[in-house]
Amino acid sequence: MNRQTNIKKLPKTARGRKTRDKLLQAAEVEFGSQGFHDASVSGITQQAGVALGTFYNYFESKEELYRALVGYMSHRVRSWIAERIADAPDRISAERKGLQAYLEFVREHPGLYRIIAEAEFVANDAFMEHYRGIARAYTANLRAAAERNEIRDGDSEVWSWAIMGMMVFLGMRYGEWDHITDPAEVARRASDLLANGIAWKE
Amino acid sequence: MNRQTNIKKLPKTARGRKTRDKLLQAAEVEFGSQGFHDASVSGITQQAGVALGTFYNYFESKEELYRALVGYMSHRVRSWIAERIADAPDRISAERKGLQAYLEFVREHPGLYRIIAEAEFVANDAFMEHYRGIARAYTANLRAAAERNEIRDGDSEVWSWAIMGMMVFLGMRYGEWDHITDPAEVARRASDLLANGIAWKE
DNA sequence: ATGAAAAGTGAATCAGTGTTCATATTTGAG
DNA sequence: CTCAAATATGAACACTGATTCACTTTTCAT
Repeated sequence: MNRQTNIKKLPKTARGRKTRDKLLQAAEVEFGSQGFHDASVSGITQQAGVALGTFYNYFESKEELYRALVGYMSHRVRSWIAERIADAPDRISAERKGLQAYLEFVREHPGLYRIIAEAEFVANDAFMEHYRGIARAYTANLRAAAERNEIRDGDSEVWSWAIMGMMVFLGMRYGEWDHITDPAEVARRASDLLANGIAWKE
Repeated sequence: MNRQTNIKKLPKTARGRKTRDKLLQAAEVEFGSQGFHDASVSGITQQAGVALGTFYNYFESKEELYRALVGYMSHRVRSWIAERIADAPDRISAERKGLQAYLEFVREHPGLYRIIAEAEFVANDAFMEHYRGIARAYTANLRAAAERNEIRDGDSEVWSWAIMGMMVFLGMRYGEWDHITDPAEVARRASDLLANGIAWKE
């Protein structure tokens, strides 16, 4: 049930680690293109070039594989973005660069985006942990930026979830569905909204 | 394939209309609690109190039923919110009231929220139409409000998608997962963010 | 080198369910 | 009232794919 369960099955030899990895990579392709229910375990083992039975040496079930995959991809998006905002001079630049990086990531990995979204129904605990983890980091970043007076004070948790929602939906609209609009431009306009709000000033 | 297909199957007698309606209502319960794949057509017909074969007099497939259901529920959320923001004096109040109404809706209809989200994978066209429809209306509202100088000018389409994302994620976090935090309070804090942004002023 | 543990194999099992169809019943216009 | 059209029925069909298992092959610590 919990994350520790699969430790029982962690491979103990080099060959085992390699095989488990091949299965994960194949799962990324299969789940990403077919979705959870239409992807088949046998399809995944074929793609990985191993026998059907081998699968169950590494994962208790199709679902547990999905869970593992979500963790893997969650990690990838987060580090992708983290790398690209590391040099941002302030929080608002970080938001703009972060969104742009996210849009680019979605365009390059449409399958990965889909997998995380579908996790809400297939591996809800992994899904919740994905967003909760991001929200925790976000909340901390917003608080720190508020201390530095880069942004004003507010309910950091509500703000975190609101900003995540913005990013996910802009990713869907301008990353997944639309490959033409310039990500930098979208990021600029969204970060203007985020920084200044919609209210008429003065 | 398209929305017109089911016209072929629209019932022609009073009994037929009643039966179709029972099936839709049963589907709402079953899909809402089990999800698309775990809900069964036979479960739906049982819940509706009709024979299995009857189902196929009204819907070509389980999937077509889902599509019809998404349209039905999309309509319900939108009118629920529309009713509750009708008396808002300006756009920013409308945003706050709209979010609060959405949170309340999600709390009262957790199944309906789930159905729309899962539609992304089960009936993608219906899913896209749901959000595109909302985005169109949103964009028009934002433009009109900008003309009245209630809000400033900006890229209304990007803003629409950003705001929808905020609402959906806040609905997930404070409507679906958390039934305790006061929706009015969340709405107030989020609409402050939306109105004024996060930037440090002065 | 060697043998116990680890990893690999794929045919067979098993369970579920979406859809069809031949037939029975009900409806409502004329 | 009558009968053709509409609706209802549920057993049978068709197909899929997750998981198991008895067995073979490979690895690696000793």
